[in-house]
Amino acid sequence: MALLTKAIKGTQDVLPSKSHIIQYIESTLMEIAGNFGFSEIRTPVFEHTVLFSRSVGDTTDVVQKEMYTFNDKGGRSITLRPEGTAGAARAFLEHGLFNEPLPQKVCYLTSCYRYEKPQAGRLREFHQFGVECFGTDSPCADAEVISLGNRIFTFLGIENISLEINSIGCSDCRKKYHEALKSYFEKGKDKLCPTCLDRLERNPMRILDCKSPVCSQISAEAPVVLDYICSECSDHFNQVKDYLDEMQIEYKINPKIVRGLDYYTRTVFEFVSTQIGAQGTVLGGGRYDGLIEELGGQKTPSLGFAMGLERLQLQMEAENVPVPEQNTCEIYLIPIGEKASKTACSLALNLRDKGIRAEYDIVGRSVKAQMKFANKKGASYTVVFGEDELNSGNLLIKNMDNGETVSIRLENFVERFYEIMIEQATGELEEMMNSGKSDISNLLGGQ
RNA sequence: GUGGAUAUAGCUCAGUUGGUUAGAGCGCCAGGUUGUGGCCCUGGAGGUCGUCGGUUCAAAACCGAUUAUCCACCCCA
Repeated sequence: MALLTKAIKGTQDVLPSKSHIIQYIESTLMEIAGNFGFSEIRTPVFEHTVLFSRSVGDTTDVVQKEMYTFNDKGGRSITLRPEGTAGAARAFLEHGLFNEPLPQKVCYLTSCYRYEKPQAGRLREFHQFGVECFGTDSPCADAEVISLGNRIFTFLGIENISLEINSIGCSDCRKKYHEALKSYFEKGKDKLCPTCLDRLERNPMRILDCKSPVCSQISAEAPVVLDYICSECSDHFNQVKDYLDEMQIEYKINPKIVRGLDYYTRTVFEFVSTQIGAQGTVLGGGRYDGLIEELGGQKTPSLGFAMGLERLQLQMEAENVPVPEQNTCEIYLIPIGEKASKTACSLALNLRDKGIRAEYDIVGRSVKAQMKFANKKGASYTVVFGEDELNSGNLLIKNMDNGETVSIRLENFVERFYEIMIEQATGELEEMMNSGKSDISNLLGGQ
């Protein structure tokens, strides 16, 4: 088939048979964030380019080679957001949210855009869930945000993801650490790979992250950030750990976590998987105590995280995490003849008024074909009716699971069917309670 | 941007050392006696074999280029 065009490289369609999964994930995330006191913020997909170059950082890969930047017809340089924090921070400042009681806790679901070569867990258009907590430097906030991330995974039933934390200190600590690193790597300079040689000047911390065998061997003995952070930063980090211990959240200290965005300070963390390919960071975040000032505001210590929804979904698939089933048709009406067909369309409307998912044939198929169709749709009930039934007023609804039929009068069809659906639902609820699987979260998740 | 693998029907894939009209399973549509699904049976639709060029009497197959997809590097969520 010669298609005119296909979806753009690195983009994905969510098809009707799968959309319930992402709907479930998104509503669950927002629900949990709300539970933690975060409110949704929505910001535009595009911003002035300078917002990102300033906050994410001029020298980062994201800004240097991955942004979708263009001039609009008025000659303004515009960029599709490569991440969510900058926009939220801009809105926080622009609308004076710093005058509201602090901290301001916001969350969002957004699409993000980065011009990269696609691979497993990496797309050019991808989706993030993120939270930001503006206006607190307390380690308690760090722990709360991390615990929110942790809560998400446990709530969804994901087990094989581990939390790694680190502190990269404040800007003073980092200056000292960079120097220490530089002088350390200078010694093995001739053995480093070309990219790391470049990093040595620009950002020596990145060398720690290099996967080339030689570089990682050299960096094994390299100075560790935690030995170079000042006493304030060190205290802060220790307290974060204490809070996490108090909440019984397991973590591993990974001194090699180096976030690639310039705004991070002090606490940084990642929730990592080994099951979804090379891009294993499902959730990443940290503190950015200097960002708000960088954007022209007053000093406002803050922090947040972002989670890759496609990666989250990959992980859920890898672990076979159960997801509530897609809503299916509750009753499929099968009219015979024109008169019945007209009755069907108004009857369906009345059922829908009651919140019942009702459908009927709109292509003119035979009764048999309609039954097949209803079956494939997963309809719970069908009802076939023509002249005879309309005259007698008795309609026979058929339970598609067991084939049993029940007669319902036409004049109170909607009310009776509604009652049947309620009975069925309470039956399922009792069954769930008796089976010991009852958890309020399952019920909520099923909505 | 660099590297590796792959490209045949809507999906998953066969297709011998180049040789008639390119196949299967699943899915889709229609039948299997008046108006009842799932199982089974029958039939049908659907492919310029990713694209362009080359070798050859002959190419889905061999060669070259190009594009796309997947995976990895880089970097991030």
